[in-house]
Amino acid sequence: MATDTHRQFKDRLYGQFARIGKALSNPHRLEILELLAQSERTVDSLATEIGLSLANTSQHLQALRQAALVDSRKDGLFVYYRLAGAEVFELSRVLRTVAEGRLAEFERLIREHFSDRVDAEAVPMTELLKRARSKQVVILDTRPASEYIAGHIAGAISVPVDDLQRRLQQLTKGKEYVAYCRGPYCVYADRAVEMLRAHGRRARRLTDGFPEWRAAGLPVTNGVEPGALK
Amino acid sequence: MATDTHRQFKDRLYGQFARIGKALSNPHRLEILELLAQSERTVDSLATEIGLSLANTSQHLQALRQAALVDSRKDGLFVYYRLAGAEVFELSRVLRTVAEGRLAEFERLIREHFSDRVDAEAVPMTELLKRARSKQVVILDTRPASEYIAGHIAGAISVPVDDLQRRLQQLTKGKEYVAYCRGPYCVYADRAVEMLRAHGRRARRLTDGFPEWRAAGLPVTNGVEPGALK
DNA sequence: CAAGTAGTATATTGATTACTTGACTATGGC
DNA sequence: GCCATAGTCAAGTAATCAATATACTACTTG
Repeated sequence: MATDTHRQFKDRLYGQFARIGKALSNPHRLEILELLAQSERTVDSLATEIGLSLANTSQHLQALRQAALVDSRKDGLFVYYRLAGAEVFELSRVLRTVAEGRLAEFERLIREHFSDRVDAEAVPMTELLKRARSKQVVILDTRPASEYIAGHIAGAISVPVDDLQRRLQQLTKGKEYVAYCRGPYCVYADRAVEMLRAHGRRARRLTDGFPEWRAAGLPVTNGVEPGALK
Repeated sequence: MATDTHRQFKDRLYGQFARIGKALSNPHRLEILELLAQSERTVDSLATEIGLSLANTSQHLQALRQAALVDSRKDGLFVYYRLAGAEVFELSRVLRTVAEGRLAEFERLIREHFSDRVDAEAVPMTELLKRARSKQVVILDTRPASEYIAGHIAGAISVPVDDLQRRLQQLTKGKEYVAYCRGPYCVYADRAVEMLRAHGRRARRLTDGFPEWRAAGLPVTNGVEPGALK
């Protein structure tokens, strides 16, 4: 009967959609996707950063690959995984937006953890873009250097948050600093702002992170900036 | 140690995101979301349409509510569920887009099932919008009447695909017909176009469905159109 | 080619999920 | 107040999932 065929088709159709949903149903896999939105990474470096075993990380990556959300390339001993496309970041961003807007518990968690973050002071992307040409504004990329090299906001200099302390004297007091990192819930930029202010610098964080900036089609660069500090 | 606190925060953060992902990880729940994108519905009507038991459907709806993707209201004996917001449709649409773009198997399934659908002939929303003012173009809503009443493309008339046969003579040959339904993978519009053409009418389907039209901010109406056919 | 490292495959464990069944609650009609 | 209907709840079962441990492959380096 025709309705049977139709049901069968629908089951297969939604079964395909659910493959994507299943890939998004695990916290660790979502964290992996956020890390891969910064730059491609090896299995081992993902495992270390997230705090999972190598085997477990590899399995999660297989799951993501079966949902076609990530691709990989092999280079010598290492297997580098990357997001399969810009839509994949878009997907995880929309998921995040829904969580932000709808989950009361999420709201509470954020308020609790970022009680000291003055959100009103965060710089939106549009504002930074306008003021980026000013020589007074210095954009700081507080992520690990490898992520900076893989891609960063045009004109930003790399100051991984762990190096900030010993590089403070290079960041003179006359300037105004805007720090960014991996995304709105990444704490690197918050820590950097805190440290800079403690040493008398004017500093604010960018509301969003690098992936959001790139997704908005704003200017990005990769490699090392010509005039970068060392 | 500080890193422990940080790990704990991240686990809770991604745990929250994963609540949304988990809700999207089941084919039946995705089908429910698509139906609710058309109009609010009772548990029973969802169960019947999808072919699940009442209890099972109720449980899926609980799962969706815990992820804050749906809301409900009680009216007499009936409990009506609806999408919790426009972002929820946006989410399921992006998920669909990713599946379309990335899953080879999905591609195959669609080609197999819609082998006869001439995609080149489907009308994009922009084109329909432009031509909608012409008295020559008649827009047909082929979904069940209740969904039409809950909201439809401005100016469309309700012709549920099951009623089309007996209402054919009301649809004169001189006009040009554009049929739409629930979305790009809904077959109602295809069936309507097929039937109309078999009876000598000029007919094409809209590429997308009503939820996409509404999400694009294009003109919609609810209730019954003033000049509608009966 | 031996040794070491990065990553994958497989088996096993306990936890979670989907679904069924039957009991239960809430509402409205008679 | 009694019955029927819509929906939820709770318990049980089979299937799936996440994680571990262990064995294995692939590649590099000496």
